[in-house]
Amino acid sequence: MVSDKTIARLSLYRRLLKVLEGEGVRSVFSQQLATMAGGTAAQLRRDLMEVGYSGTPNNGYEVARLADSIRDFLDVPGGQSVVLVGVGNLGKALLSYFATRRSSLQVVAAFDSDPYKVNRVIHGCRCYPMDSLSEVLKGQTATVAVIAVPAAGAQGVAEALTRAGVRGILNFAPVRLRVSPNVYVEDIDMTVALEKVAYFGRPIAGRTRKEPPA
Amino acid sequence: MVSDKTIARLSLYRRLLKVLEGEGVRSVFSQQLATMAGGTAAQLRRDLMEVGYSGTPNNGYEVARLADSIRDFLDVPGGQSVVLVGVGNLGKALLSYFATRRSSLQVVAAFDSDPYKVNRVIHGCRCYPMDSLSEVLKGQTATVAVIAVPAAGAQGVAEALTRAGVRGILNFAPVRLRVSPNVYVEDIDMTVALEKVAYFGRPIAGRTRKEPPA
DNA sequence: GTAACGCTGTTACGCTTTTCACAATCAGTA
DNA sequence: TACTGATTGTGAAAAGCGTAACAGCGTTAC
Ligand SMILES: NC(=O)c1ccc[n+]([C@@H]2O[C@H](COP(=O)([O-])OP(=O)(O)OC[C@H]3O[C@@H](n4cnc5c(N)ncnc54)[C@H](O)[C@@H]3O)[C@@H](O)[C@H]2O)c1
Ligand SMILES: NC(=O)c1ccc[n+]([C@@H]2O[C@H](COP(=O)([O-])OP(=O)(O)OC[C@H]3O[C@@H](n4cnc5c(N)ncnc54)[C@H](O)[C@@H]3O)[C@@H](O)[C@H]2O)c1
Repeated sequence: MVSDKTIARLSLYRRLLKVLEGEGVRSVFSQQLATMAGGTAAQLRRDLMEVGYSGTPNNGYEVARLADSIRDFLDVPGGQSVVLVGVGNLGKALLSYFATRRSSLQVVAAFDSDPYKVNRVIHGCRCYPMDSLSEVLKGQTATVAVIAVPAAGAQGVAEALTRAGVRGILNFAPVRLRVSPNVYVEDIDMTVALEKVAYFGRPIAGRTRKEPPA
Repeated sequence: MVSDKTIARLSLYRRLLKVLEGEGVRSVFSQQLATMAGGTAAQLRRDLMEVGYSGTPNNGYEVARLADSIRDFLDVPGGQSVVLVGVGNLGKALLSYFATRRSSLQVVAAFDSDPYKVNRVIHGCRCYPMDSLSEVLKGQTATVAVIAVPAAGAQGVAEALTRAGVRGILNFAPVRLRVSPNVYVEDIDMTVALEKVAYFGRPIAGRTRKEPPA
């Protein structure tokens, strides 16, 4: 079983490779790519062991082929559909960002309990009422969801999502979700992140540390 | 030196304690609090060793006093000022969220390069032009900053912030910032987070893992 | 009063993740 | 061809982190 830290870095490597590809770079050394990713060359090579693509000594990695290998490793062939629940301040920002991106992940639907938002199209994505969640998800076979509702509603939304077959949840609400163990939950807790930054960046002493992997 | 993982959990514990306090709960056992935080009792007790507050056997922890102890440990006495750079879709959502919160961290100013946003007040926070950054920061002695500008501008903004004395940066741009080693940077990379969820939540096999600490 | 119970603080252990180090490999060169 | 110099893949060591276990202590029951 491959570590989730490695998965996160592979995703980052791929994005950096795409940038290099756009710049016309053909090949790259582990040292260069690792520096861009904020890691070490050894770690990058170790991560790449998982995907099975081998570079050549003295030539490094072929940018396009390595990006393809990571894609084959990370993405599911037909792509995956993503749904967003909670079209508030944060939800709208997320839609504006992810709706435009072209990738294997595609945001296909948004949901909100507010009747004023239902049936509107926001950043190219239609907003459905909550009670149509299971119906819409069945049609889309979405396995990934983003939760951007207030804390009070998050647990209920998570349960509805898992009932509808969602297997992975990106949760922005400041609550730890109680879900079945075969559902993967990733929390993004901005308040905690900001307090961490404040602690290590505090003015007085606060001996600084190396930036940890996000 | 205390681990950044521990700092993150302490911040989470404190938030949970505040909820309990609001519910009128007087004391709590490590087992209960740990479950709320998504961790184990042993880990919670280990974390609490750092803050120096001791519970009593058979009575657990006094909610209010433990919260105070964590506050004394995490916060700097006079509070800390936070500035936000980049008042776009995400920046506005962040302002709406953090500007209202009452805590030791207070968002005192926002900055943007867009002249249409400058001098407007957004969610109670005034937006300044970029060239007044060092001046405003000197007056506020802000040590913490949030970067929510597009990737292309992030490195330049980070350099301007560090020149102005910022010691901690919460970075939402999908770029690894190159900064002086005595500046703490925390990256929140939502694209990577979403791809991680997609990977572990992929429909076919994907044996699921325990949720890792965010 | 005292024995039994339950929870905490802390030390020791084990696992996960990162780093180190080096043999194997390949291009260039004379 | 044989040699040099640089880079990769990977086993082994190190570090970091979480988990388990247990001694100590306060509380309760009788
Ligand atoms: N910058 C930010 O906005 C920010 C930062 C950190 C954390 N968060 C967290 O993200 C979440 C959303 O924040 P926000 O600022 O967008 O809030 P918001 O109030 O602007 O939006 C919440 C949206 O969710 C909808 N909603 C509420 N309950 C629902 C339910 N049970 N089912 C479906 N939809 C429901 C509301 O109609 C609203 O549109 C919150 O949990 C918040 O704590 C937000
Ligand atoms: N949901 C999201 O919006 C989302 C999700 C993931 C990542 N991000 C990242 O967050 C950042 C901001 O996203 P956004 O959606 O708010 O973008 P946006 O385009 O809506 O807003 C960017 C803002 O930054 C300002 N700006 C641009 N260059 C600047 C500079 N050099 N100095 C100061 N201000 C500058 C612009 O005027 C604009 O107001 C981006 O790096 C994006 O990749 C956003």
